[in-house]
Amino acid sequence: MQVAKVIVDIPAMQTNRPFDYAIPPEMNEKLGKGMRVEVPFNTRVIQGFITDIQDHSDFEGELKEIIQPLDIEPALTEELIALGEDMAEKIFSYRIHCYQTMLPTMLKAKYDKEIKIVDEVSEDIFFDLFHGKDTLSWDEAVSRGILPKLIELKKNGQIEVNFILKNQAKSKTVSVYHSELAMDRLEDEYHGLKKSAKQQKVLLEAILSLNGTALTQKEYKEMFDISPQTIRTGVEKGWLKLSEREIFRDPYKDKDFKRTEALPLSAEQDEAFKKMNQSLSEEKHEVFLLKGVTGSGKTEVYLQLIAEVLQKGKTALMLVPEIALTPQMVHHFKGRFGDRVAVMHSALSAGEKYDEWRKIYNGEADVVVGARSSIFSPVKNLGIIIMDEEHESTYKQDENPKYHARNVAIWRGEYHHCPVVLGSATPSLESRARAQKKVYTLVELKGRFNQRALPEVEVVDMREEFKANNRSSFSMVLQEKIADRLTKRQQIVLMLNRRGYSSFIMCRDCGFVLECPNCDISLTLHMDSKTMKCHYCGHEEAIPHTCPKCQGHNFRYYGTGTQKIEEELQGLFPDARILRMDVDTTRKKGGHEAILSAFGRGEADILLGTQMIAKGLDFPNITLVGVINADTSLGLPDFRASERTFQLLTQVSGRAGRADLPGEVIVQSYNPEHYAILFAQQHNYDGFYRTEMSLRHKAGYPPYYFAALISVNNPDEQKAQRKIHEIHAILKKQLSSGTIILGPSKGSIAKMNNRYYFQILVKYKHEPNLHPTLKKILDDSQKENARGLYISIDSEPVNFF
DNA sequence: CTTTTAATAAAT
DNA sequence: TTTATTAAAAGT
Repeated sequence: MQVAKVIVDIPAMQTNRPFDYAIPPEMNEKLGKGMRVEVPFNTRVIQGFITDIQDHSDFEGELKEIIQPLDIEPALTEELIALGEDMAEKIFSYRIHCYQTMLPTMLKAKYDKEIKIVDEVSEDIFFDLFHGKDTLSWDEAVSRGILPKLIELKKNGQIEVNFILKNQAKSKTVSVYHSELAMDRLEDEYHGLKKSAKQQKVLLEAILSLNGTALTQKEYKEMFDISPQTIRTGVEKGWLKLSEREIFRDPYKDKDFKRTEALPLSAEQDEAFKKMNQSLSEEKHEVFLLKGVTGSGKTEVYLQLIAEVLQKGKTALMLVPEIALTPQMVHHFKGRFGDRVAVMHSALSAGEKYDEWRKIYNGEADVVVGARSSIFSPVKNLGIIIMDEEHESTYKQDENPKYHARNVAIWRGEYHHCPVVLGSATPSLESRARAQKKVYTLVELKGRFNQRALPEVEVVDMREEFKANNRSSFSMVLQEKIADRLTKRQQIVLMLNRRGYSSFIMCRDCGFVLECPNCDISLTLHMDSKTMKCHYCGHEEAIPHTCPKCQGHNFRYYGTGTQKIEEELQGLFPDARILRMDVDTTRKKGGHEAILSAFGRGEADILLGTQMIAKGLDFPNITLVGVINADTSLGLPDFRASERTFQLLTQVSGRAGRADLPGEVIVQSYNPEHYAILFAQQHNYDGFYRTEMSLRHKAGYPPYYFAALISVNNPDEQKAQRKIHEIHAILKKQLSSGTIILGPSKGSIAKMNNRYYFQILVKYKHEPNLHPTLKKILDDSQKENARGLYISIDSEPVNFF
């Protein structure tokens, strides 16, 4: 008898292991590892993943049978099954969560409720409520408002409510026509035609030449100029048969990608290429840190490495921070490799994602370009994994499962014996330190393409501006430079560092600040909708006219949101054409790309936006980049604040002067002597690295220590606090003295969505006890979940809120 | 002693 | 996640 090991779709500690199921004889030999199946579990029918198939079971009770497979082919490869198992263990997650995140939404389990009559009911009920059928969908019952009437029936046991599993995966098909008749038979038909039947003659000629190939109506029209009406005649006469052809929704079908050829590499690029190509041809797993200044031509090196991989008949995985932000990346890859490229990112619809996924699965695409989650693409025979901008925090998922794409990339690289390339102009300290210790191989590109110099960066002390009575958000220097570029018809990019920063309103009379009723944070003013919004829970309310505390009418508007800056800028330069790019203006599908390409076409003089403009912007006419407030990100309660600021400034500086015009950067700051700002000004990564490393060393932070963040939340502040102290006591007892336990402290947002947050940060070097201890804490928390007490563990946290 | 409610173990 | 079982508390 065959037995399947199944991970069931219930995310809980007790179910986080395979359960054995008997494979019914008719499915024998047909089910495989990685397939999704429908299984009975406890009292319900749920989805599960087969992780293994064996010929016996150690389970002592009687095995239940698998109801049916939900796939014809496995959804997960053996590699992904193994990856999910390792990953769940490392990041304190459930295996089922890991498997679910590996798949496109369309393959994730959805359940419907159905009401079924199981015992005699009166005729009235049968016809009025159930419309003469014995089942009724839950949604319909809810929308018709008849649930109250069903309560009694349920009590009497006349009806029951069942969960049914929905398989949402639907491929799109088109109608195609082909012939199943033999050649000579068609020839006979051809000769038997009346003279007047010219169109039919054309059709038969076409059918003969197609030799059984199926075409759509559109294709018949295009290739042979045969109208749909003629095809219908063909079907009626039995020459043609209708069938369905599966098609892929191609999100880029309307776009034309100009084919590009490999560019000649500079000596430095070539050296880097050869170094990495070496481990490619040796099929050796090795992690490279490719550190190249902005504009050093990292992308071309990537492209040529991938070309090499394809040459060998292997596949490539290319990760970018958030591809929706970098349409130019897509152009690069589609341009070089055409249809062999599958693109995965959050802006695709569920159907489009599913189709791209299937393209990869079927081996019809051998290059995958995508954001974080595409690290789980079902590519077989991987030849290389490249992660661009490896320092970006978007590679870490901050919901469960809290994985870091970099770690997954390295795992897969090991599995496939292939190189992993981490590319960045400003590598994360973790990666840079690993290169130092020779865990990764450092490859550097120091020169810019065409020997172009890095732009001149000027730091403006905003305290001086304030003293000189300049109350505007723009320093005098920046205003002058903007005016200068406007007259020269050159383009300007202005960046507002809005991290941890927002506009709020305060009563001038009593100092009252409007806060979110659910979260411990002030509400942000949004001029487009004329409302006050909370960024954390979405709460929205009208802008108050009178102060709720003192009834005063004098509000002062604080902070500098992009909208407010835009107004100010427009006031200073009434004739300038300004494009604003922030969360509000880019929410719609394709919003980023629309704004960026409009700017690229020269439809605006100034592009004003938040950090998102720092990436994927590469237009030749930009000669001035201004950073309005460089240091708002420095004040955050996060040990990576300096690193983030440095990376951001370096990255945005790289946007200036990419073509024949030299670029200039103005950085406005209230801390102009801060080392992160100074090193960014000098384009001095190594200097920054050394300074920051010594600070991290003194303070005992990563990369010198590992870190784990344990966080607790509950609607009752007392309960949350009590629990975190309990955990603190356990950790104190279990962990060695060399380990540093910080906290308990309030979360950096102490209250969010009416829940209070408390956290502990554990810093350690060698702590074999930590993993089991944390696991135990998580296990024990299971029963408290029901009472709304949630514990979350984040190994190597990236964001501290 | 029965009924109601809360806690908890088990699910193949 | 859902449910069956058990234990404890409340009611009669």
